[in-house]
Order: sequence, then C-alpha cells, then structure tokens
Amino acid sequence: MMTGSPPRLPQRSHARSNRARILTAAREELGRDPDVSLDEIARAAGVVRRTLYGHFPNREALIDALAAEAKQSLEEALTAARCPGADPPTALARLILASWAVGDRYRMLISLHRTRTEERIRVALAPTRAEVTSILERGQRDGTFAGHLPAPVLALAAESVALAVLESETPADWSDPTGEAAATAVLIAAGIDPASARRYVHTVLKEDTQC
Amino acid sequence: MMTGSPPRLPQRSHARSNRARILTAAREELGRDPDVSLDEIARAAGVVRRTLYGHFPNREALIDALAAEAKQSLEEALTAARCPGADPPTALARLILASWAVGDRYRMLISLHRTRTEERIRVALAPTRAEVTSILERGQRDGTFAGHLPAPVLALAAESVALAVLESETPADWSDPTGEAAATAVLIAAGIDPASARRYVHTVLKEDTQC
DNA sequence: AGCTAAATGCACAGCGGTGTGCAAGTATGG
DNA sequence: CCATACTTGCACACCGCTGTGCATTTAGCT
Repeated sequence: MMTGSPPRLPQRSHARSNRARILTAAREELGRDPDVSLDEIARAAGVVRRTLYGHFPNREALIDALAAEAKQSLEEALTAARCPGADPPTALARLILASWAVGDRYRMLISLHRTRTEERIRVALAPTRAEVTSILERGQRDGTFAGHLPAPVLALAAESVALAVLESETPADWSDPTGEAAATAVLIAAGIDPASARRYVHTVLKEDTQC
Repeated sequence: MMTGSPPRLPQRSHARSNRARILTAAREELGRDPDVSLDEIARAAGVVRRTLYGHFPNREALIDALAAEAKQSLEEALTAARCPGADPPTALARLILASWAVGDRYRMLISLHRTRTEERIRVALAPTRAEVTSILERGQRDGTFAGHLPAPVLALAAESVALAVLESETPADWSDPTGEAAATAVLIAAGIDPASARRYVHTVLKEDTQC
C-alpha cells in the first residue's frame, strides 16, 4: 500500500535508489523547463507517475527536497571555504570557487526562483549573497574594491556574472567554463585589475582548500 | 461581430486605445508572472477576456506583438547610438545608455526568454549581443579591455551586469538605478579601471546623443 | 520461501486555462 | 442620428496537469 503520507525513509534498497533517481531526473528536467509535468519527470527517472507520488506527496514537496539538498551542499561548501583572516579578494575567490560545484549541480533552482514561483529559494540564497555583500563592503572600505556601485548591487552583479558564465554555452574559442573564469570575472567586475584578479584566483587554486 | 481573425488595424479610437492598454497591461503582468492567465491581463487592462481575444487571436500573438514593439524600440535606440569612429569604451557606453530605456520598459521579455518558452526572443536579442561582442573584441585587440575572458562570454557577463542593475531593488543607500550606473559597471567588468570608466560614461552623457 | 515494502496500471474527479460562438449592448464617427 | 465597429457576458468543449483510490504484480529482505 502506498496511499497516505510517503514513508519517512525508504527501507527497501529499490525505494532508496528510486528516490534518488527521481531527484536527479527532477533536477535535469526542471532545468530544461521549470514547468515540466511530474509525469515527464517520473518517466525520465524510469518510473511511473504514480510511483513518484509514492515518494513525494506533490510537486511542492519534490522541489522542497531538491532545495534542501542544495542548501546542505552549499552550506558544507561554504563552511569549508570560509577563512576569516583572508583579504577580501581572496575571500571572494575562495567563496566563489567553493560554491561553483554546487551551483553547477543545482542551476535549475535558480531559473525556478527567477519565475518567482519559488520565493523560498530566493530566501535560501539570501545568506550567501549577504556573505558576498559583506566581503565586498570590507573590500570597498579598505579600497581594494571599487565603489562604483553599492555593495548589495555589486553582489547581485557578481552573482549574475557567475551565473552568466555558468549558463554560457561554451563558445568555440573557449575550452571550458570553469569556476576559475567566473571567479576572475567577478573580481574584475568588483574593480580589481585583470592581472591581479588572475593572480588571486590562481593563488587560491594552488593553496587548494587550505586556509 | 468579432469572430475570426482580428482587425488588422483598429479603426475606432476606443479600439486603438484598448489595444494599447492591453499591451501595457501585458508588459506589467507578464513581468510579474510569465504565466499569468490572459484573463488577468485583460482585467488589468480594464477589459474583458473576450475583448482581448478580439485584438489578439491567442497568447502567442500577444507576446509577438510585445516583442515586435520592443524590437523596433531597440533598433531605433541603437541606430541613434551607433558611432563608428568612437573608441571601444565610448562605443560601449553609448550603446548601453541608449538601450537602457528600452530594456527598462521591456524587462519582462527577458524573464520570458529565460524560461525558454520564448526562444524567439532570445533570437531577437542576439544581434545586440553580437554588436557588444564586436566592440569588446575590438577593445581587446587594442588592449583597452581585459582579455581574461573571450569576448562572447564577456558580452554575456556585461549583459548580466546590466540586467542585475536593472533588476536590483534600489537599496536604501542608492538614490536610483540609472543607465549611468549600469554603463559604468559594465565597463569595469570589461576591465577598465573604475576611474576611467566613470570618465567615459560622463563624457558620453555630456555630449548627449552627438556622435 | 514467504512476508511485505514498493511499483505498476488503471480509472476518476477536479481544476484552471484556452479558444470559440452567439446575442445583446454601447459608443464613435460620418 | 444611425450604421457599424467594437465590447460585453454569457455558454460551451477541450485539454493537460494534479492528486487519489485500489487491485495487482514485482522484488527485497530475513
């Protein structure tokens, strides 16, 4: 019987893997079209619609689960990247590079939140933007970053630049869209001169996850 | 009788103004929610749904009309701004400032195209991005712009920065989001140092639409 | 092997949006 | 003032998606 509320935790291995496959398919299909039907998602997961309802009571719950996954990944990545002593450009570069992988995996949530259907996701991203903003403010105070835009707007711009690179369709003359490029672009957008920007990012990359 | 295809051109003044009000309402409502029902748009225009269908045979046609409006405005603005002899930063600043008003008026089309429902809009924007790209290429060749990213990607980033400023909700510490701010931000993102960027933009603004 | 969680395949009601038909009103412009 | 372009307010059929119920089968675990 699969009526009523879904099992808190799937017990049979079957169920666990199906749940995972549904979530993966949801990420992919929602990325293609924020309004895909649950039927398409289910079929993409190699499962029947009715089965999807066995795991998630409704569309809302499915997206919630996705958001929860993303939130946790992001938090882990950011925690690993945080480094109180670092100068603003380094701090920013570390933060961007760390969140790159997560962003790459869950970009669809962003297009979902763009349609404002999912305000809750915008809320989930707010802390990160706040963190970027505070780094930018610090940098503007000590003169490392340009003051041409208020920090909150600059943070938004930085986010957009990163997303644009993320979403870009890899023009022929460019090997691959990496977090490195995004981080560099953001630093430059913040007013760091290109040569220094590249240096900051390279340094962070070399040090790996060390703080 | 209002069955069949809509009147090519409304003849009674009533009809003409209604058509205009519907288009305006569509811009606003679609901006709020890319999936608004035609009913909501009609009511926002102070008109009944059935009347909307009298002017536009279906949703598609309505959005087409909007896109056509936007395209024409954009072309006019760009033509006025074009200035073959200008150096890259100036050319870029002129272009951004000129398209600002249009972008402001038709932002919703952008969120529509983001949901990929309206690929045709993406196509409409392509020429502009191509123009920005070629200016950026020229600037990278003569060393005015940074070469940290290939021009097409940089163009995308520039577009994003402009959109971010456009979409920003005017934080308290910022008087108003103007084309000036967007233009400056884009030049900086392209690798111009902040002070020079500000100078370029101011010069263009002073010269007004002169070439 | 057998108990049982889970998946499947229907079927069904409900909802909201779309596009159309038609008859009756309203106001515009000649 | 009066013909007629346009608007209104119904009505209706159609569609696709959602969420649920239930009987049946498949497959995991012990």
